[in-house]
Amino acid sequence: MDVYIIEKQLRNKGYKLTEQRSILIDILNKSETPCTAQEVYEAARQKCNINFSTVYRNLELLSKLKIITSLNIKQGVTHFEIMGAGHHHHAICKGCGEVQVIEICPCHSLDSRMLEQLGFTPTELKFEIYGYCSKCNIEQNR
Amino acid sequence: MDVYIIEKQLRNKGYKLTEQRSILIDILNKSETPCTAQEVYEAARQKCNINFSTVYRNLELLSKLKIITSLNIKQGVTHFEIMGAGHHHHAICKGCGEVQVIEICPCHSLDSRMLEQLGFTPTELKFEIYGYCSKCNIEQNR
DNA sequence: CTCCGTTTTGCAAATCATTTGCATTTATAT
DNA sequence: ATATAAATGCAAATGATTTGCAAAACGGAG
Repeated sequence: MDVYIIEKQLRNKGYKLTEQRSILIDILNKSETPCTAQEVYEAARQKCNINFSTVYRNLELLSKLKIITSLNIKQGVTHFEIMGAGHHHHAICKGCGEVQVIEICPCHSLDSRMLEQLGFTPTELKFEIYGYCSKCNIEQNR
Repeated sequence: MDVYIIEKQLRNKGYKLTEQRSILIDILNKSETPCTAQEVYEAARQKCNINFSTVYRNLELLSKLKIITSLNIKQGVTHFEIMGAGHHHHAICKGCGEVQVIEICPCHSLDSRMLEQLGFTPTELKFEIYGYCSKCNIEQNR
């Protein structure tokens, strides 16, 4: 994903391109898996002076602009992920919490007429598989 | 769902059947949609003297025993739902937050070989559709 | 039916993620 | 270079959830 496009998009809408902001975007963009605010913050502070509230405010802004999405994968913490990295879903390990990106997608086979009958207009689908990753598979005895 | 079975299950495992506990089970059992701890607490205090920590401790216990499941449908709050009410998924309205139970299920068409290749052993699938319910559909302009 | 040991509860305080108010700093158009 | 709106840092607030501890309630044994 090209960060330049995102940055231009921000400027066009009148948002400023601060050092913190572009570092945050870069971190989210490079990450292979969804990040928590905590993780983004840890990574960002290595590169610049930054405050937690700045992280949160930017995550909110980027979500609003649909540059990133938030995921409620795990109770208590929100994960964030760059959009436009292609449509995909997640496999979440109940042992170590690792989040894998998976290409399996149920959306094709979705019968949208059933939703229409409910008067429901879908905008997003989330499909998550919980289980044990290869590492945790062995110690599944809990 | 028969509450008696759940209660027997608790006793068999050495847990006591307190007034609070059986009221909580009853509330969760009767609810058509997933509840938050807050909602369960509100409903329970109409019927008995109860404290928030009791609610949380019991929600945790019931989850551990797989009598209920927790859902991370909405950021910031956990929802709880009786299990064995049949396999189903949810449609969550982004307008009012209403959670509808839907019978659409992608699980049949899931190609589990793809997961095996990843060394991932699935235990649960979650499939959630976000969008706008019939009431909120009109004011979707936000 | 009462007593005892164990489990639960209530209460208050702690924790953790996230949000907010406000004064100060910074990015950008001119 | 300068003005100004937007963004940041800091500290304090909020809201959900958790925890320690003493008191109360459950369920089995006598």
